[in-house]
Amino acid sequence: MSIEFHVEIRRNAARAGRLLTPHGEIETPVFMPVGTVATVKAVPQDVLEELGVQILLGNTYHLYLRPGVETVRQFCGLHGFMAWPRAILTDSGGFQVFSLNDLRKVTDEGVTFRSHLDGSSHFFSPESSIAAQIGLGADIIMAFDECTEYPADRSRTQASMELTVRWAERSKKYFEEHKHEVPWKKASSVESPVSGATNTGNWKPETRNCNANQSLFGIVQGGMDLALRKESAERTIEIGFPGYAIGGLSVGEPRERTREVIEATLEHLPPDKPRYVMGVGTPEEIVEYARLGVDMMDCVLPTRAARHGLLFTSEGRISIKQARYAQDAGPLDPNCACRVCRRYSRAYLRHLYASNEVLAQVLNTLHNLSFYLDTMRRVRHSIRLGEESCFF
RNA sequence: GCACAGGUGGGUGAGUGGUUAAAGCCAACAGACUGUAAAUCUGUCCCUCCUAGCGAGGUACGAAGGUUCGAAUCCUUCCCUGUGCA
Repeated sequence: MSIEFHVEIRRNAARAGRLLTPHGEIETPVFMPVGTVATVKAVPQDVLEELGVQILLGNTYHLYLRPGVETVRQFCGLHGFMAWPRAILTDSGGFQVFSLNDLRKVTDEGVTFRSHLDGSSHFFSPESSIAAQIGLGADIIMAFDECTEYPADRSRTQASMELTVRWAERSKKYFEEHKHEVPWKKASSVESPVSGATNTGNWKPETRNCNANQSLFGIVQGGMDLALRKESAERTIEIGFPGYAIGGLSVGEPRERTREVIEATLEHLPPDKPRYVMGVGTPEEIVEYARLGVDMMDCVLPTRAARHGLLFTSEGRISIKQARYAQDAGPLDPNCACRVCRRYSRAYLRHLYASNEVLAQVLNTLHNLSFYLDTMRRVRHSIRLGEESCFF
């Protein structure tokens, strides 16, 4: 068994449930912070735990380039390498097919990338992506897909969707043949994963269930075309995965389209499997998508925006760099109980930002992540208690 | 007092006779950011006016004069700053 997913409460289209992974239990709907290169930028892992992060993301493409899959494997995978005991999900590198537009070439076989680090050439295929993801050892790994650009005409969207379906089949096939190679299992039979070093300092990863496997999720594409989304969902389900993602969104389309596509696509996904919308969204959007029945979401927005001085609060958005906050003694968000809002003034946060201090990034990110996690906590609470609230 | 070297827009600092209201950088101000090529990127940044435009005026490269069709750029005098010598 890899993961277990139980929908416990339904409220209209929304669901609250539990996702059991080899590295702990996740309450859904869940927001997953993005830690592309094995770090949620500016936040140490122990603080992430205190904030209540249940699962975070890593990126196969970035970690493959640096430090390299072999290095991570020697640490029993990402959990050991980055000293993170809870669940991890790795993206396949499919998104880089989209975002590294000028540095790649796509064929049916796979994608040739030019490294953004040093310009060197690398080839990614469904097989190599899954091989890398097995080496990285995340609890949930993603099929190698092509994130269709926006706008794209119907024939282009269809071709792209079909490529993703073919890649999904290959991803699954490779995964089934190699999933036993996940580094946790080797670790249980070997005394020390790295000669002369027992993992990472004093920290030891705990694999809750050493017999468990990773889980491979499929990804639905199809651009903004609802019929293609339906077809993509059906064909992906036919291949069979323990969870399904909706990809190819937030690529420049109007927000209303994003919502439409999510709502329409969810209808075609199995009700008893986790549904993951990749790469969304704003605080308002993640609430809305949870209401539609999405179980998992991830987004760089809270962390990136924080580093750029944009903070999400219960009263809207604050650009902490603005001169108007220079003398503001109040907390960032009077309704937020996070450690930043409890302790520091807006004037201080603005000063840190203006001074280009690293603490600005730390505190801003802490707040935004707290805000997102709190928002999701309240969403779960609303679903479970059936309370009338601002969310439901 | 003498000899050099200099004085440019909020700061630095290019430009040394003609697309120069004056590069670049910094500061300031505003905006963007959604499976992270992102501590990034974009815009504004002398004043006034409007039909808001590679728009119209005005003012501006220490000061005042001068040369020239045309000067931040050349000449004269003065003021100021730095260094050296007395």
